[in-house]
Formats: sequence, C-alpha cells, structure tokens
Amino acid sequence: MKIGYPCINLSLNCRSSRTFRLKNYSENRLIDTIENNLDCLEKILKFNYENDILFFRISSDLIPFASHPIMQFNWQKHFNSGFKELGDYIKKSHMRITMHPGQYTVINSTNLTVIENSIKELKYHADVLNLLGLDSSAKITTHIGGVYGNKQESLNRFIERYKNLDERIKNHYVIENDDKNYNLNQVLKVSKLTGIPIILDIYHHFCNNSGASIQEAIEKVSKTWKREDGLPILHYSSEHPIKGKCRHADEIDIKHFTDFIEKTKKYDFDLMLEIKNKEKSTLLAIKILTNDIRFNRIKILE
DNA sequence: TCACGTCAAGCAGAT
DNA sequence: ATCTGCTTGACGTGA
Repeated sequence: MKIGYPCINLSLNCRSSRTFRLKNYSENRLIDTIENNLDCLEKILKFNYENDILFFRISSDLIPFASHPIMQFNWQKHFNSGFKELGDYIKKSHMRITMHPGQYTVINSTNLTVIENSIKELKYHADVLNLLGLDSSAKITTHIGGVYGNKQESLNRFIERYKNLDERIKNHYVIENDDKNYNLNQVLKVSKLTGIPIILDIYHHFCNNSGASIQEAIEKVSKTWKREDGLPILHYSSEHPIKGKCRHADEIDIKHFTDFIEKTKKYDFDLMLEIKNKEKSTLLAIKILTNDIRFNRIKILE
C-alpha cells in the first residue's frame, strides 16, 4: 500500500500551480510560471520520498491554459528534458502518480464545445504523464459528468464518447464514483461496458451509497483493475466534524482512519487522502500504519 | 503594506 | 436569479 495526497504540499513554501491569469498572458510569463511549477514539483517529490510518501496527485494547473486556444507555445518540447528528469526520479523511487482534471472536464456533455474542451484537457493530462515516461499504472481520473435530466442517456453518452478517445488517453483513464450523481453501481456498469478501472472514493460512497458495504465495494472495484493498471486506487476522507454533509475533513480523524484500515486489512490498494491539510495527515497516517503492529501487513516501502 | 475584487471553463442543488 | 461546492486561494490594483 502506498499513501498519498493531492497537488499541494503545505510544509514547503512553494506551489506547483502558481496563479496565471488569461489577461496577463505572455510567453515569457508562461515559461517563467512553468519553470516555477516544475521546480516546486521536484521539491514536493523529494519531500515525499524522504518521508516515505510514494503516491501523489500532480496538479492540473502545472501547465496553465494548457488546453486553452491561447496556448500556441510548444511547452512539451521546451520542457521535455525537465519532464524526463522528473519522470526518471519518480520511476527510480517507485512512486505512483495520478492526475484529476477539474470540474470542467465533462465528456458526456450535451454541448459540443464542452466536449471538445474536455477532450483537449484529457490530452493535456496524458501529455504530462507521457512526458514523464510513466506507464499505465499512472492514472487520470474524472467523474462520469452531468445528468441532464436523464441518467441512463447520460451514461450511454459517456460510454460512446469514451470509446472515441485516443488510446494514449484510455491507457491512463479511470473513473470515480461521485457524491451526488453517479454512485458505485452506476460506475461499475460503465466499467463493465468499457473496461475502465474504477477508483472507489470511500467518502463519496458514504455520501451517495448504492447499498454495498466497504468490503463489498472494494471487492467489486478491485476486479476492474487489470495487471497493467497497477494496484486499485481508493480515495479516502472522513466527514467534516462541523460542516458535515459530504464536506471533506480538514484533518485526519484517527479513529475513523484506524477503523477503516482494520475493516479493509484483507485487501491491498493504494490510498489517496483527500484531506484539506494534505501531507500533514498523510504523514500521520503513515505513522499510524507503521507504528501499529496490528497493521504490519502494510509495507510502506517496497 | 494591506484590503479587496476578481479569476477560463460546467453542473447540480440550495437559497 | 444567484450562490456554493467541487480538488483549491493567490494575484493585481489602488488606497
């Protein structure tokens, strides 16, 4: 099991997603920002490795406006060697990488422009993973998308659009159950018809439950991962103690987490902690796992 | 130096 | 109709 966190490291005073506004666009600023972002990404990866964190989600803002019409600059070529160095470090350290395009990536949209933009965005994410030289265990995850008043038709639209994506996107593509629209059963149905592996979001499953227990859910999603996809990935959070109603917690709830680990000790998977304080909770989770003999099945380091 | 308005984009649900 | 949340605050302007 590898444990990780998304996008931002709060212990380092750098961001791999520096703000970049459209009206301030210039090629110089773009190059400057990407240099900053890649530099920070390197710092984060080194921090992670030194702290036994071998799972990380790279920010979609790494290359600003990558899928926007304003982007004419060949960043892939310009930063090719930088990406290769980072990729070599990732592979040498046996780290696992994922990416998660934002809420604007909706391939089952009824609007042609939205679909085109979504495909461009997926291509950009695949570019990043390919420039890093990562194999198909590095994943790009989205949700199914909108409902548009007819869930079955919207599911069918997702499936048709998926089939037409480039292989280089499909190699990395996975989908995830969400907290409102598409629950576990519905993503499993899509997986059956397309072969897409499923990321089980434990917390979304709690909010938008299709009836399965955690164990049943893990067994079902695990079958959707083939050897070349790597270990199944789960996303984990607990409920915010005050805000409640499907809001992610600010910090790890130790009791909830140890209960979860206890309940799932039969299974092996990689775990992404979607908790607001990022690496701080991740470090604590790793400490809990390594210090507690009940959990000695876990091998943090390969 | 600091307060404050604003930032590419979609969708659903609450107010 | 407008606001909020999503994975998430930081930049630019003007006082």
